[in-house]
Amino acid sequence: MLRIYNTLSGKKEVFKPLRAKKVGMYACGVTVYDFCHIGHARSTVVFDVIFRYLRFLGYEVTYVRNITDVDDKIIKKADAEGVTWEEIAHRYIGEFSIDMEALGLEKPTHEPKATDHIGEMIRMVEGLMKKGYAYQADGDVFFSVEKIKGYGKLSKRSPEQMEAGARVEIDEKKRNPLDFALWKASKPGEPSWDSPWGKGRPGWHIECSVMSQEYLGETLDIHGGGKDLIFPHHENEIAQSEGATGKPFARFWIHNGFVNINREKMSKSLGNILTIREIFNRYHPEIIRLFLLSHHYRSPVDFSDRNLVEAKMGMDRFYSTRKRMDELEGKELAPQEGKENLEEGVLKAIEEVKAFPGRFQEAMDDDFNTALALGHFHDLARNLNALMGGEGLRHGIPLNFLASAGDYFRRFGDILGLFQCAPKHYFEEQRRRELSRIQIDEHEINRMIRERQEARRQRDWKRADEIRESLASMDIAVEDGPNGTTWRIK
RNA sequence: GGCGGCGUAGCCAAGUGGGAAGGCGACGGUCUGCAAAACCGUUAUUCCCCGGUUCAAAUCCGGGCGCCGCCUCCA
Repeated sequence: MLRIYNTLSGKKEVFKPLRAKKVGMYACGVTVYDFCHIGHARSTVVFDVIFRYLRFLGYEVTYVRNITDVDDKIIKKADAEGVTWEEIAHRYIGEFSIDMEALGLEKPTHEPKATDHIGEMIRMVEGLMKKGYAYQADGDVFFSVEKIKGYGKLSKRSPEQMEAGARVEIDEKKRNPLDFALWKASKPGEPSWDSPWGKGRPGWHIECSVMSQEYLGETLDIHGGGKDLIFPHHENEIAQSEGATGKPFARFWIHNGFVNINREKMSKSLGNILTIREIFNRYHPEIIRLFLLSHHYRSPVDFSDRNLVEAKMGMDRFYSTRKRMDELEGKELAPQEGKENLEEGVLKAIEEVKAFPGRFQEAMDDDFNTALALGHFHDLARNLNALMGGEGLRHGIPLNFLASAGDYFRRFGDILGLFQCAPKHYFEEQRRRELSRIQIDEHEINRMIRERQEARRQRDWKRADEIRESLASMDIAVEDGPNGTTWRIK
């Protein structure tokens, strides 16, 4: 039974969609004016995992993630570069798609662009005006916050409190400082569409109200986004949508926590924005997913080199286990002895492996506790390693048992978007990244390995160890296994 | 000023009334020519501090200290 923390109620609630077996989910996407940063990665990964898990539970999920392609920031960027705003939007939609694909994100069911729904936005604004929720001032249209009941119910603050705090910019045209723009008159050269109020463009909030309704109907099962969107964006969406339809807008509100960099908030002013692409240069995308999913989605995560190295170690361990399982395939094993002959430790490992799917689902059912779920994956790896070690094999662990258990990585890992590479490819890709970082020629390494092999054959341990030492000083670790010598970057 | 969150081992991190998960690191062992990897074992008598409720508290309540987010565009 899935339970989800609902920002609206401030509690975990049992999840039940409006229509049995069908879920409508909307997550706020990005504004396309720059490369994606690690914060975007977190948000998109979190909702990607939620999407996948809901489908795993058997729901037919319609997942909508919008693209904001008309906005002040896009216009500003276009001005700065002396190009059209369309060009900026088009460019960063492309870059966004590249990053999302690299992160292994599933494509949402719909990925609508704001500019494809201007007509519907105008109609919703007209509707709001007719109902008295909105008013026109010159070419602008504002939503009148005091007209709607329950404004502030999501962010848990009353309009009075907000005015008391009053850091709101004073706009002469607004009747109330808290009112927000539904439609903005555009200046010459800015993106503009014809409307009953003259040439203009939509406000930011209205696009999500319109696009969610367009693809998912009047009431959504799940609406998500980063914590920072609770106010004002999501609060305003509720006001618009509920004003327009008179129906509840979203039943479950899910908000992900922020990513800090070295314990500081990531911001342009601090100059510590970390793009996804910069991180890809050094780490396999699954490592980034592993790092992000090692924390509960609502907690803040601290991004630092040290923490990422830790995630890489964890991922290496998982793939090492999977590599061992691959190597075992097709090997002849001693026939299985009676169960009573298995040692206690082996039996315990088998029991724990069998318990994995249940434990994984239990963790995910509890508000998508991916950190706990990954803990269970670590247990799985440890137990499988133990079974593949001397003890297990000597006792004739049936290969088909190992194979089906190894399949857990693929099947349940898929829900987290992890463990989907062939181990060989994972290590090769990561090695490629690291080699380019430490600037060492692979052929040189292989030459030294061969030389050491020769020394070992001649039992010249001193020479072999010297070579190993000098490789170590280049951050190369040498490993002698039953199938020969391999190396990796430390 | 208003609203919200957090404080669990050297580090990262689950756990929200009755056993302190898991990972990294460290140390000891098995394996190995020696190592590495892998495995086994050890590594928090106790969860920021003080008080309270309870048969029982990391978990609930009150107070204190410290850190952070939102209230303005923001994933």
